[in-house]
Amino acid sequence: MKIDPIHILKDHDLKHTKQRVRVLEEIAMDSVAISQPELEKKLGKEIDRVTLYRILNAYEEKGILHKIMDMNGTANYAICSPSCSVDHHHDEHVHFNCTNCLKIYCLDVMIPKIKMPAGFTASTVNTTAYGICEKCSVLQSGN
Amino acid sequence: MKIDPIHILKDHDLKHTKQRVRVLEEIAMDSVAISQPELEKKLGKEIDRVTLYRILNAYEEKGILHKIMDMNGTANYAICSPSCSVDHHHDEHVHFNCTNCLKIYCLDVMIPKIKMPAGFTASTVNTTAYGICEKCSVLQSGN
DNA sequence: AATATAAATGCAATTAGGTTGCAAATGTAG
DNA sequence: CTACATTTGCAACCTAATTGCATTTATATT
Repeated sequence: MKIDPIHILKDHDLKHTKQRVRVLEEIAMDSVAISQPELEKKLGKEIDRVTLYRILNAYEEKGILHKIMDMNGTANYAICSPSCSVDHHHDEHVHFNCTNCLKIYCLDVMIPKIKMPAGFTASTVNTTAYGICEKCSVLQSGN
Repeated sequence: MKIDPIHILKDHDLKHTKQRVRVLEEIAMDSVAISQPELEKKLGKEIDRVTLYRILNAYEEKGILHKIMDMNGTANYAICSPSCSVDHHHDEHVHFNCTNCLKIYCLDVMIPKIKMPAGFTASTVNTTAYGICEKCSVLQSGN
């Protein structure tokens, strides 16, 4: 998946600034989701903390990123699929949160349909599996 | 479901203190999960903030409560089913997080089995549906 | 290219959630 | 009823996140 920050910004009516481009580049670099603290560590010299928060919020609202909370309540961000929009996030895939390295993966597994009890109307469903990821599993088995 | 705090504490090798009993009582009062901030508001005069955190952590570890993170990364707590233990939490039901009143419900709906990609081993799976709950739905329709 | 203007940024200060260390208070086994 | 381990409360601290405001920057228009 090729990422073109400038195009993405234009498509979502966001001004093209170097901070915004940097954030998108950084998040697009890795296939796994990246946490706010990690982003801050990487971009802290170039971008102010507050600006980073504001950019991430803007991206989430516009449907550019989706936000995944890990078990500690830390925000993690990943690039949305192209079909996401302001109105609806289509990140209806399962997330995998490694309890060892803490990385969050977007799996290519759809969330099964869930039937809601009478009276409850779900607009989004979120599924996160916790366990040991591919990489950590290899490392632990002493390979 | 009848809750007997004193019994629960004994069963889990926790000393019987009035703070611990109060926390259990408060959480058992409502059928929906209660957030840390709410608990603090209700019990803040009787119990120190730090003590509350420690009690909640102890309860989670012992399998008395399970912790559910909402979309803002706030911790919410609900009483576990009797089969929960230190080793394994059996809260494998779907949670419903109302985006209006922010309450979290434990639904009587099991989480479907999810097949993991090769290399990924899941020990727990968490599913949360976001939308409008029973009560808020009634209120909004002007009943 | 110059400029007006609306939006984005950086900074300082603040709020809130959560943790740590330690002395005093409390529960419980003998 | 005593001794001891545990729990509690307090003060201090850390990190995540937010707000208000002055300054800077992007861009549409001339």
